[in-house]
Amino acid sequence: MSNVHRDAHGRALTDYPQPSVAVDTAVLTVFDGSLRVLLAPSAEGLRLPGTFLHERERLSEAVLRSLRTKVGVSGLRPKQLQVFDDPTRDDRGWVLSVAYLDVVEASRLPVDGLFPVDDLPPLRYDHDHIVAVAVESLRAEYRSGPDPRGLVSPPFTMTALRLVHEAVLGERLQPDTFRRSVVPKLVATGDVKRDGRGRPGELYVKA
Amino acid sequence: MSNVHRDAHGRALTDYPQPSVAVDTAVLTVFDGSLRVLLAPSAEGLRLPGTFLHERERLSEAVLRSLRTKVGVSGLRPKQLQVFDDPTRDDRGWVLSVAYLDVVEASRLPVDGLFPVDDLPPLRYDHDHIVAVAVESLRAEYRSGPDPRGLVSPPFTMTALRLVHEAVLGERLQPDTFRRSVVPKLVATGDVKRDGRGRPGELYVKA
DNA sequence: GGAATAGTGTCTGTGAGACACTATTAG
DNA sequence: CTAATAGTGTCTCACAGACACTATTCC
Repeated sequence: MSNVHRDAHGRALTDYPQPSVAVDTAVLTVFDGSLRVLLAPSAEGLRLPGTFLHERERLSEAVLRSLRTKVGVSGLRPKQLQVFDDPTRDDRGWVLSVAYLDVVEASRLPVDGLFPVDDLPPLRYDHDHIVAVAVESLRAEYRSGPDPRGLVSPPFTMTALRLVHEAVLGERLQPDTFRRSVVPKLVATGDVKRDGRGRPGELYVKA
Repeated sequence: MSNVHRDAHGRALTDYPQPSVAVDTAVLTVFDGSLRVLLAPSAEGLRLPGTFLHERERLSEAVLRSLRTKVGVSGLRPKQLQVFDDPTRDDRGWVLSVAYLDVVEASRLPVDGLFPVDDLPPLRYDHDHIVAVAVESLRAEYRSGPDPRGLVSPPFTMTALRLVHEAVLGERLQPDTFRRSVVPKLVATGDVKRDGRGRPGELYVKA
């Protein structure tokens, strides 16, 4: 006797072939003025941190677990990108990879694992493709408002905020246009930052 | 002796637990002036057409196969939405579902399977959630340009085009504003459509 | 002519983008 | 003072939105 549910063809779930399912995460950050991705060494070259899914585990849980155990980082808000399903993408067998994006402050990441996204070394599997999708997704987020992923610790000056946006987007922004586009979504603390020459900048936090 | 690849822990791929993987597709169309989704009967109520993945099959292939065999429709351009991974979403066991959106002209679909997306009956699993995500995705597509999914067969009048956009978006559009927003992306054929009272409308095709 | 449908002229408001200007600090 | 950085005034351009008008057809 069995509790296994059988479908209209009399087949149980496990009568269908089951792929291995992995999660692979592009951890992006801004370091030294440029957008970078965290890569991990593996037997056959660099790769994104990832893991196979555990039994009945949520995908986002697997992402956080893999970041914790493989790179010693507590991830924040994994965002699902898409499934990569090329049957030949992994030479070990039939493996689907669910790609994720997460964003972590550079200070919490190992510096020697950070590579500029515009100048990547060769990666295992289709991980270069995952990085490209993750970068485009993050850039879209940063076009929609001020520092949506919290890469700048508040309170921050307008210049600090703009420099992070420039690093993420990979392009220069006009200071005046940028200011006017974000000011309505910020609140001034009233304090100023004096740390060198020139007029001190006002400090803001997100509204 | 074995050709099976083993990882750093000495485990083969199949030593990791493997979920069942299904695809479920929201087939959307415009019928009778409203946006509708194609539902299929099942033992326990209505559901989206879907299937389990076959061995080494591409997800988009599984989508097209399920539409062919379950509802007798040749799908067009399946677009991947996201993975639904709640471990309790399927009472038969551990099943991941990759949700897809496809769009098909209503004339090629069985009329009695079409349900307005704003007034859905109860659905199996989390399929109501998939429909909501699919509808939002399609609406975003239709906000970006004229009939990106080809629901109107060319050549078409401006009014026919606008009515389809209104049905997809679920809201009325101003005829003049709509015209000016799409005309740069269309080319006039020079022909006109005379089919009733009033000034005949010019016929367009997509640029 | 009148009703119906198609299409345009034009005004308003909004917002991006850019240039030039003013403001406040260190040295 | 000068150099450097922060912030604003203001002009232009493009475009969404809306109202009112003109245009072409059927009856």
